Amino acid sequence: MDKQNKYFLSENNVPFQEFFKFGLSVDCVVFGYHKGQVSVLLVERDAEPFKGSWALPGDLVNLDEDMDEAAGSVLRKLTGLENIFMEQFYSFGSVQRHPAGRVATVAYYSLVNSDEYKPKASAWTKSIQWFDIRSLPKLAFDHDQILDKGIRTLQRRVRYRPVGFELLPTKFTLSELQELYEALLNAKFDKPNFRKKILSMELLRPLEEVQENVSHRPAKLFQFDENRYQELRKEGFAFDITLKTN
Amino acid sequence: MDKQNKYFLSENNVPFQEFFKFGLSVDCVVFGYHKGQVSVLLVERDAEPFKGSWALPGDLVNLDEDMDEAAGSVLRKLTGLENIFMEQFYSFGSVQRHPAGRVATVAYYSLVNSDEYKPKASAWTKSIQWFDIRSLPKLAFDHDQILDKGIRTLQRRVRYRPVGFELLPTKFTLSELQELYEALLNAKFDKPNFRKKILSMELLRPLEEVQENVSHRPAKLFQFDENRYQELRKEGFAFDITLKTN
DNA sequence: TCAAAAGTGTTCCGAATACACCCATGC
DNA sequence: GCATGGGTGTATTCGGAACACTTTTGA
Repeated sequence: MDKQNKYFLSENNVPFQEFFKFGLSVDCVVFGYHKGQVSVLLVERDAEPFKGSWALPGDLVNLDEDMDEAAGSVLRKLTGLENIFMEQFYSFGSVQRHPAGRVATVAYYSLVNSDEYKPKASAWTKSIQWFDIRSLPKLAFDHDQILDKGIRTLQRRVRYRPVGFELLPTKFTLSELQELYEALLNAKFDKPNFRKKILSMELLRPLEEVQENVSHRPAKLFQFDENRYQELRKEGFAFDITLKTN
Repeated sequence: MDKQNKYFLSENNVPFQEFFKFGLSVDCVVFGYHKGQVSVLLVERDAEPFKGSWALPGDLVNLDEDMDEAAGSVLRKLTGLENIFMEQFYSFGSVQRHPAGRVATVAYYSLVNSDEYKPKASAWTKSIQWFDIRSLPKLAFDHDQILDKGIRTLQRRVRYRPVGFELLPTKFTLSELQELYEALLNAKFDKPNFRKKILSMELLRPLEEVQENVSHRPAKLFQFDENRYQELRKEGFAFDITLKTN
């Protein structure tokens, strides 16, 4: 205590240990996308408090664990997902946000191509499920607020950074890309203009392959070119798909 | 403990209390602006660790204090500033970022019209001082990293939200505004084009007043119209001052 | 041949750029 | 008058918007 007290000489005479009584958690807004629908992965809690309620996947951080690391662990343990795009977006720290004590939480969002991924419950979750972001249940804690902020953050970032591609399979058609943006931003774009805009950036590598088993002219497949993006960024290029919505 | 254990049934069998051993702090990047110079307020620490080093103003959060509230308090206690624009931007939580124990920190930035404000040291700070953001000292803890992220965040946000005005006096000339943006973004703009762009948004209310005691044609004074901005926002207007840099 | 979606081209319009020029003030 | 910044006008360019059109496939 003496050793510690010399570290924090704050005005108020609160003993040092009083400060080290916070819980720290990470919560994750996992976005998925499939055929025009943007969804979010929620878990059904099998523990108090809010047992039986839906909540964002999240957990307390261990003392010997970096925060970013913890975020990855949560995802792996609660959803089985690994090596997924993840980014911190906001932290929530009001006094009464957790009934069991003072817990601050750092929120991350991650992007998954939900096509193949079939979630499965684990540990202290009764079940786990995708929810369309247009019809969400009431959530535990302040997770409604966190999720809301997560959605807004994604909608903003997706316009200025090429993160949307994380929600698609590696190979995709331009129409699929357009549908994705329309779903994310809840808008409609003009097809020719969308194509021109996205192609003019020269971030998509056209493949030799085309769609198969479609009863119409098969579409060319494209792939996002990460290297190209990094190059352009160095030259001051700014990704931007602001287009007029119909 | 029994009561508490039912709240967190996580996979690992770490006792519940082990999770409530975090310190939580807030750190604040206070931006100031004066005559073409963007600066940041730093304090010289008068306590271990890093006694004598420059650091961002920050402090541990009290258990009964909301995080946002704490951010405001820090500013008031360490700098005397009150009712200042403040926004959270990122959190830092690696295990070893604080030598005294596990402390996660939530970073805020705030914007001050530094013209009149003369900082004065207080509490556990030896001194407090403005530093031009182009020549910064090495900082304590991971504050270099926090400050760097703060600067980048401001540079991004200032282009898409009318926050820059917080750095100017209530009444300002268009040239002053342009200089501010040029300093923030480290760029040069074409004067006629800058004016047209900013005036076309109709966010500035022209006043009847003009500059005084200048040995050239006196400039008109303007004022940012917050109400007008809120109106426009509802109609879908997006603030944007992306201009070609000369 | 028809439906369905892929994919292209062209005109129009507005906003950003580049740049020349005029205006008001103090000294 | 002239230096100094304030302030304006305009031709040009470029990119987004609107919209009509052609192409390729399966059935």
